[in-house]
Amino acid sequence: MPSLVWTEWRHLPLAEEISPKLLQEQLDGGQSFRWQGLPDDIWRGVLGSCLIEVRAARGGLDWRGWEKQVDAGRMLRSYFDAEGKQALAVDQLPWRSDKVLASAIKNFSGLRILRHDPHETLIGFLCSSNKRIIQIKLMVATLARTMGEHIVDDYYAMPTWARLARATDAELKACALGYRAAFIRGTAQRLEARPHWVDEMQKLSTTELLVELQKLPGVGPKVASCVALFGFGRLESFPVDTWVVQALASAYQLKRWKPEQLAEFGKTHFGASAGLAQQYLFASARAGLLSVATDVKPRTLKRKSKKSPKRRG
DNA sequence: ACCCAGGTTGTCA
DNA sequence: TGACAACATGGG
Repeated sequence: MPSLVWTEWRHLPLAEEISPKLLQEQLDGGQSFRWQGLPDDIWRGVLGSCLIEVRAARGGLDWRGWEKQVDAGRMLRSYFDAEGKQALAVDQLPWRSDKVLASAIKNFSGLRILRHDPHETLIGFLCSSNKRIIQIKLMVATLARTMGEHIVDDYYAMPTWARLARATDAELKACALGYRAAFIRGTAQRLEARPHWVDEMQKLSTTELLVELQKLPGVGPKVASCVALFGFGRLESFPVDTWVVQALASAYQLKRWKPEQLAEFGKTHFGASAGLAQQYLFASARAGLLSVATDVKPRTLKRKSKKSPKRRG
């Protein structure tokens, strides 16, 4: 069995500086579920079949990989948008006329959308419903360890759809997926018969892409939006999750708006870079940094009901 | 014991 | 269409 020997640390220049705090938000803030934090602000993760460590450094990132792998550097340049293409996209957001957005951008200045692998993104967000990020990370890690190709030590690639399609009930059960196991299996059975689905879907318009993704079991509007944004790099895609619902309700006075309506609001208000706006709002909301206009705290409004089941009518 | 979690699906009216 | 509960599992 090969042993884990790291390459020397190398430098990856980025168009913009990145701080340790920002790196943490990007790698562990719900875009990817594959990174683990180590001491000294180092992050270790598996991308595709590459095992990688990164840390913030002046002018960009320092990184190293398992010595027996190649091409990781090229992938990282894309992954972190080394050319800085997203800077323009951020500038195109309506922050000049939107103080809430301006504040959110300032909170996490330099935050970018990772260019993640569509396949891995889909698996991750198929696991995401009704789960915290930490739990999603655990499910994804277990899927890899159970059915993914071994890389080195305790590191594994994500399983292929073909492998997932023929996973036994026991294997899926061991991954603690709960009811999401049927999502994974169902989608796997569809996609194993469609090996070029990424290339095919990349050709679609974003609207068409969202429709196509939602034909897969376990993929609704929110998961599709995340896959389009993080996996296919569609910066206009605007995922509406519980945090965004709360953020828009409080900071934008959009109480009682349904997710579908909020998605439409995001699309029209934030425009071609709506996904980036979403990520700033999401991060700010999670950090408790959004100016909550007086009220709106749904959880405090909920009172426990009596023992009889709730009815409405 | 109870509530909630980067939602989706099935099932009622 | 549109609202709502069920869905498995783990942590606070």
